[in-house]
Amino acid sequence: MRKQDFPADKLFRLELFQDIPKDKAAGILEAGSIKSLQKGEVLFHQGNVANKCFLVLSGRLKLSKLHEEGREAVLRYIGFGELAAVAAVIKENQYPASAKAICVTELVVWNRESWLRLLRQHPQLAVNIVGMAFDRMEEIQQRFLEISAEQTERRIARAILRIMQHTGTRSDKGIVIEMEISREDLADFTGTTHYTVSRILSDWTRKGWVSTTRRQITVLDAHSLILLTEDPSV
Amino acid sequence: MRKQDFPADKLFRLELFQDIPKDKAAGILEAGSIKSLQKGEVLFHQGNVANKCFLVLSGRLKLSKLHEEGREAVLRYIGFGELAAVAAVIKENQYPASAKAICVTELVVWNRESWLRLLRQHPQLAVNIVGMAFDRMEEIQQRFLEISAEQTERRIARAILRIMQHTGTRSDKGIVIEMEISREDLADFTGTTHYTVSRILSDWTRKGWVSTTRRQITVLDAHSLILLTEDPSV
DNA sequence: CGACGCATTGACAGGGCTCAATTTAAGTGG
DNA sequence: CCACTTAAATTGAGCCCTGTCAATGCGTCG
Repeated sequence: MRKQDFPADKLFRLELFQDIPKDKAAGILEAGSIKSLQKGEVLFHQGNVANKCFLVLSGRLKLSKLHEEGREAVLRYIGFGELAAVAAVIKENQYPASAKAICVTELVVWNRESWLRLLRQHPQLAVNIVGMAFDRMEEIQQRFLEISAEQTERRIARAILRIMQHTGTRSDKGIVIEMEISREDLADFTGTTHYTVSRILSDWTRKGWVSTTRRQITVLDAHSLILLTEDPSV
Repeated sequence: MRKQDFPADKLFRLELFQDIPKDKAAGILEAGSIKSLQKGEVLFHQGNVANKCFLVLSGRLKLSKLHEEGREAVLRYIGFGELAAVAAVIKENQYPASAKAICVTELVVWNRESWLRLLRQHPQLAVNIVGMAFDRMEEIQQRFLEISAEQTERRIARAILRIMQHTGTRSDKGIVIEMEISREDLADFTGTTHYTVSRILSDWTRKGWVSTTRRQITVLDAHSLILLTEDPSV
């Protein structure tokens, strides 16, 4: 992809560029370079010093933290228009998470120096980033509450609905989750094991709520899943 | 407390004021007003629109999210020099958490208008806030990993060590955690129940690792607790 | 076609939650 | 200062959810 191929009309409407004139936003984009990742490729490893930050143009990253004994917690999935590793660059910290492409993914990359310069040149950029950071914070706090307070089945229902809202597409058979996600990924996202995820999805399949193939999930009855997340008695 | 009573020397060394000249920092403080809370008093309720933000001068707040069915998850405790409700003010969002004073607490309060004006006047302030937000984010992400991957006893050990580092004071009998914290609070902090916390603290008391009175904990053998958080076999 | 990774399912055990009953400590008001 | 009230903490019994382990099935790709 060349820079001219930016889907400019979509990009300039991002929260990142809110209240920033188009020409300035274009300058911000110009300051970065383009990078492509293959499916499964690692963008950065947890513990490495963060000297770059990223904007996803297409594809998707999985941001996760690794636990000593092999376990992994998925913090979030990062799709079009979202940033990765922003704040760490400002703090010159080690970045405390790993990012891996779950499909072919294209990014804008800025190095630390240009990023800091951009922030100084465009104060509104810093304000927008605070806003985006707040959204991330709210999301992880909400999931922290859920994992503290709720049973596994409900958490899995929430996870599927959440992912569905981001990447689901209607088809005649139901809402297909385009993004490839394994049982293991779902388990790491909800703080359980792939055994439990498998059991619950099998159960839902028997009930006709979802249908699954190898790494794809189709939601047939979203309403039942929503009930599951709402009904206190379940 | 009057504004003149600010412990200026300590305040101006806060991360909030990093790379901001003293006179400007003083101006920022001047733009806010002082508020006092009694123990147990609620500063703001989850769901209310955030039109103020806060800096803790003394005392401590408990920031938590409430779950429909009565459960509560403690997101963090907010002590001297830390901010509350900052980002929500920028986004004009409802604030998604509640804050309650756990002891007599004094704060600086800014309303939204002055806060936004300050951010525009002092771009470095925005940068510092991004940095602070990043620290909060890292902390909650770490705890998200722990609650996903670790057993209850280890999480409780981590919680006590963490709180000890913030508010512990040495005495001849061990490290006393000054901050009053009930079993219930610890349970809400670690995503378990006060029954389990009580059982584990009793166990540690039998082992001579801690001693507890009603709402106070003294750590007698921090090393054993640290081992508990590190040893994979436990 | 074989090999590998992902997914499923059963059996089993145990950690931790729930419920219930006490005990202990801290206020409170006479 | 003591009885009384109330909230916090402790402890036991029981059980259920869910993690662990093991075996098998199934898709995909070289």
